[in-house]
Amino acid sequence: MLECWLSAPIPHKLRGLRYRDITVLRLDESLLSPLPPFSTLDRPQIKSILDRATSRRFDAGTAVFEEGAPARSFYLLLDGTIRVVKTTPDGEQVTALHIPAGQLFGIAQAFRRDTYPATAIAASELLTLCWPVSLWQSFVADYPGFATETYKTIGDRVAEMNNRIIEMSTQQVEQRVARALLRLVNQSGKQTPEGIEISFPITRQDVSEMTGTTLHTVSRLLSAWEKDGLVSSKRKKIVVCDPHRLVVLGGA
Amino acid sequence: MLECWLSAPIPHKLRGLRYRDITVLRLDESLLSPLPPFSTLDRPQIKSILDRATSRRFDAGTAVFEEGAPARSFYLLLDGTIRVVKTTPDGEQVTALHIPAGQLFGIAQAFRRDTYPATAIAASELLTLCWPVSLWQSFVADYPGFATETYKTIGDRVAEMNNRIIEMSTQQVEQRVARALLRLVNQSGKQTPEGIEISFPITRQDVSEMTGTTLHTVSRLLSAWEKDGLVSSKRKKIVVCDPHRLVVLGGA
DNA sequence: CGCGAACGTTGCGCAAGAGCAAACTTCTGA
DNA sequence: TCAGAAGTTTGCTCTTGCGCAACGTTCGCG
Repeated sequence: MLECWLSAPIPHKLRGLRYRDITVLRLDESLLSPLPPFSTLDRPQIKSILDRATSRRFDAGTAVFEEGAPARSFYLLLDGTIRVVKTTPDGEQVTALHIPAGQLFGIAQAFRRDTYPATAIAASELLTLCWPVSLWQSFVADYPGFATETYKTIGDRVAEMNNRIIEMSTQQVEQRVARALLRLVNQSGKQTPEGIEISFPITRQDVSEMTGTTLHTVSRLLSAWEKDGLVSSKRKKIVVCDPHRLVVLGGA
Repeated sequence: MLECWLSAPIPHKLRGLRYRDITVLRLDESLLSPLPPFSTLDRPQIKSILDRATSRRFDAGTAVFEEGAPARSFYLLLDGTIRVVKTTPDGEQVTALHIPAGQLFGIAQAFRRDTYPATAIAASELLTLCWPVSLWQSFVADYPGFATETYKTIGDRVAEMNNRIIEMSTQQVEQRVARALLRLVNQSGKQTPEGIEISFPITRQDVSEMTGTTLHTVSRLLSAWEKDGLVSSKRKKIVVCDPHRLVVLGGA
């Protein structure tokens, strides 16, 4: 799985291991250097950052942190996918965002917040690095480019939220679901013989929470699309077979 | 109008003037010092910031800048209200946000963007200060607290966008419109004998673009609410008479 | 003062999609 | 291996609120 985001080679001894087997993860500087927030730094700087990090893994479905909890740490997602979720007062869940491997998350500090604005759920098994918030200021101050790259990432996320708002305001359910699937395969799609597969387990319910609809409607849409050969889906798995026609469906 | 946001007294010679009458606006340091981005600065620092600013006014309905245009300046809204609008490929407009007087806007630099992500329309007559983007880095570097306060503001806006997404996903049109009105009166409400009035001209169409519905539906809702004594509306003007009952309508 | 444009209101019919219900399938763990 | 949990499918009904259309009202300008 590490191959997905890593351009640098993986240390041989990690290959094929499940993360649960790893007790002490020996992290190499080459893990971080290709990632945007650290790409401008030299090796001693990355070493110093790594030395202060702790690595943690999370089972699929568990929460890394909860909405409203005091923000004590910020994280780098080494592998897996995060689902950023908000819960309404009456218990409904809304998925705000998906975060792919290689990005920082839980960075409430960037907005000078002392609590997390949303819950981060592991959509699949996760491997993260984790630093105490107290280090944020020194990262920003000491590492040129760290702040810049971080705010670029945030800018992308804000743009994505903006798109969500526009879609919800102007598009039909069918178009929204089509676009949501396309966004997912773009962000974390894996090429397979049948098409591009969403690389983490995802249910109809999950898709409905991303698009502001019901699991029933999503199910009906996917069934129809499957009949048309647009997608192919199993339990908790969606493969987009014909991205182009899906773009047409989702397009204006 | 300046009274709305200014705690410091207004220079006598400005009082009662329409901005169009002002050719050279004599700006005083006390104008900026109560505003968050500048609140931590001393007077010489503020003077230096003011000296590099140009002041501009805009008629209601005109665009300060357009979505996608190169971000050459960033702005401070001295008076008036900005409507942040996105236009879809097929010409529909969606209002992403309203910005009240006293805030920075057009700050694409904060996300290292070189184009504006949305169009800024003057919802009412505007008075702004304006700096070239080239000064952004030096403001951030030279003035402690400037970046902090700016990112706090952005954090608030992101939180508001988040709320929009949640509302659009989970709430009925009636609740969304109720909440939109409440947000507007909280942000820029003016106390009047009948209730709290939205302090800038706003049409049914505007409200529909904020809530992802049609002007017809908004009109029907406002008519019904007017019959119930919840609101009172004229052409381009909405007064909330019973905020509490509106909260109940909008609340889960 | 009168015309036209912009803004607002209201009635009617219809379609999208939510809600409900029931059955089916796949997976998991004891 | 089997029971129950979790996920999915599908049919039916019913409401919301959109689209359309027509008309009314207010404003600004010549």
